[in-house]
Amino acid sequence: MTVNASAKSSPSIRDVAKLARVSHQTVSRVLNDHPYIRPATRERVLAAMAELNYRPNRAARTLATSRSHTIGVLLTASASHYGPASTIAAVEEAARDRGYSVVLASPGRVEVAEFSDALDHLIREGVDGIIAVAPQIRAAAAVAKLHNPVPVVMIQCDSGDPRLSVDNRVGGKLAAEHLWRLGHRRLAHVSGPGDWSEATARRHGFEEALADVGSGPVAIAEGDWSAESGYRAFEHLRDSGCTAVFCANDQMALGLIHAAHDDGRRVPRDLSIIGFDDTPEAAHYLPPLTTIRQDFHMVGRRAVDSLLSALDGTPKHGRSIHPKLVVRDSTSAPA
Amino acid sequence: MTVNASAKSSPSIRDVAKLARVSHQTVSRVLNDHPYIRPATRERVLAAMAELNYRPNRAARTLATSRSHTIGVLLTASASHYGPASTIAAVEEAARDRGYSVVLASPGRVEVAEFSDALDHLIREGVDGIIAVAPQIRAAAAVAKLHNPVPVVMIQCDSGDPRLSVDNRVGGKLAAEHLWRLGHRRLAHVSGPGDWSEATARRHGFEEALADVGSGPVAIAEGDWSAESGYRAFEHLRDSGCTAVFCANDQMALGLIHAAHDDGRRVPRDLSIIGFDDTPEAAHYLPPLTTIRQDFHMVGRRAVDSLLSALDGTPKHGRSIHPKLVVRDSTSAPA
DNA sequence: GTCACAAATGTGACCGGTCACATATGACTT
DNA sequence: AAGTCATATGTGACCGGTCACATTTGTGAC
Repeated sequence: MTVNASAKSSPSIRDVAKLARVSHQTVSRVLNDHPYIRPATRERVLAAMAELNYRPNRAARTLATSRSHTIGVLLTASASHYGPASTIAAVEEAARDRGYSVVLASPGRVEVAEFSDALDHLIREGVDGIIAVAPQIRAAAAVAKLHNPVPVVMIQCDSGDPRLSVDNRVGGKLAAEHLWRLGHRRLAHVSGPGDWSEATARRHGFEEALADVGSGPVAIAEGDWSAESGYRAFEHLRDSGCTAVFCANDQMALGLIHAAHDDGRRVPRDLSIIGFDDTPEAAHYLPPLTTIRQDFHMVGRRAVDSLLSALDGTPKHGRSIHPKLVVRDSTSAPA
Repeated sequence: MTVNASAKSSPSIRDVAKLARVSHQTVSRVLNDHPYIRPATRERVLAAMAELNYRPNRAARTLATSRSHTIGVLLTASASHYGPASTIAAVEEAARDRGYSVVLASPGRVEVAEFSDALDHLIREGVDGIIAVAPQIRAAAAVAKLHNPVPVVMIQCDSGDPRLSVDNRVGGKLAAEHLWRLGHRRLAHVSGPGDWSEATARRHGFEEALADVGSGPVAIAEGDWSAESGYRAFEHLRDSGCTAVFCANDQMALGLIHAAHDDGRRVPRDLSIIGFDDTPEAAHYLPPLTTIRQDFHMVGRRAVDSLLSALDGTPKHGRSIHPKLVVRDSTSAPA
């Protein structure tokens, strides 16, 4: 008397084969949509699968094919920032559509060591490819240096591939042009951290646009993306005589508005402020924030496309993603 | 003439064994810190591993042990909300510390079908356990109904386990008590969506605290967590004669402040407003927001603890997580 | 009738670990 | 010297898929 196999762990391809009275290989073929299966046979196999509640074992397939159908996402400490969070949601969705799973790794701090640990973790995990949300220049460099056994796509780091990142330079330009057109001539900037490529791209775009009209920023303060740092940045701008400020993200703009307010200046009457990102809250700041909108969701989808096509060897093309100016009440003509 | 194995794919445990002149099993023992390995032997094996740049193959181990050392995280559409985003970062960190990987699945919409798809995806993936960030009551019910072959821990859904969720009821109480103590007697509430358990818990805590002093809310409006919905909620409160409002999260509080301002009311002079969460931006709203702080990070760590101990069969205990009142400028005594 | 060839299915090895079990070595009794 | 036991290592099967190859069946051409 043998113990019923189904009483033990989950059924295997052989159990299904036995029930459908075919060979295990035929079951495998049904599983993989191979041609040359008689419809009647396929039916029998499918029925057997259903009856046994069969679920293919990913590990076994991975072992045999050495393709895990898994992509790793490397996420820096900024996980709770609005941008990255919405990007990875898009990544997961796009990946699952294509039959891929997403495994996560988030290095605690922005240290090269932590970074390579996290990468290593993903590679050990057997991912087929990696999407690195590596907005810090150092981080991107670290990733690029480690020569990885799998393809790596870097996003939010102005990686050179214009499809994979909102064009931050253009965004900076839009901000400068908007303020200039309103009549402002003394413009300041609160930038993101110097080692974030998005921050430098936004800044450069801003400076270039000013240079084009023969001007330049009267002051630049560096923040760390947080509202708190935007608040503190005001110190550095107070005596610059600026009438308008471009903040590299919405949170810092919020902090700056707060500081300006504490200093007795009204926005936009005494000081125009423009942000970047267009977070869902920006429309409800006081005053509602003029900002540059970017499409994080698109970035995530594009990243998956790009990675999977690198895996399949079928290169894909697409246009770069342009940010958009959204005018609200925090900017106006100077008094 | 045989092709050098190293030229092909990555080295296996047998390659290491050959180089170290031991059996493959000995290598396996070194890998798993088994006792009864002579130090000299261990050295030789480790050296061989280093030389070959050996990396254990997770799929093979998973296949042999039927433990994937992977936990799935089920994340609802709310991924870009501040809370969930910081929670999963904590989950990943805690999991990696324990040698587990995290795979993600985020159902696009809050539909039972999408939910069970996502769960199924994770189970197929071979996860050892699942952490479901399932704040919607419907979602939680859906997860609970599907009888899963692996343990599932639900967080942010007041699952009954007080260790795994900030005590939202207490948070609601704190808000009510703060406003009452300031002298407010006509209190309103902007709640989260009715089918989120956190929303109802906050609301109930608020109502209970008022009932304790023989009162009750003069108006309740339901929002969807967004600042936009907070703005719209003002409509429903305008004529209630309320002097203070408890908003179920900071974003809605922001929207409400905006609406109040548009209606010519000053905060807190004409209307006190208190939020919930203490997002990093809340301190920089105008006025800076009084709110209830909760520790998302802790929730994430606890969830992993709880899941892994369920897997190991070693139950863990811990105190429930209490939220904290943070007083800023958006609340004051009524005029 | 048989040969050729496509369609449909079966056979056993293999991926890279772990498991259960067998075996070899040394130290310590008796 | 033989027996016992802990220590240290080796052997081959196995997990559940896929792969390369072999085999059987059906169909039309000659």
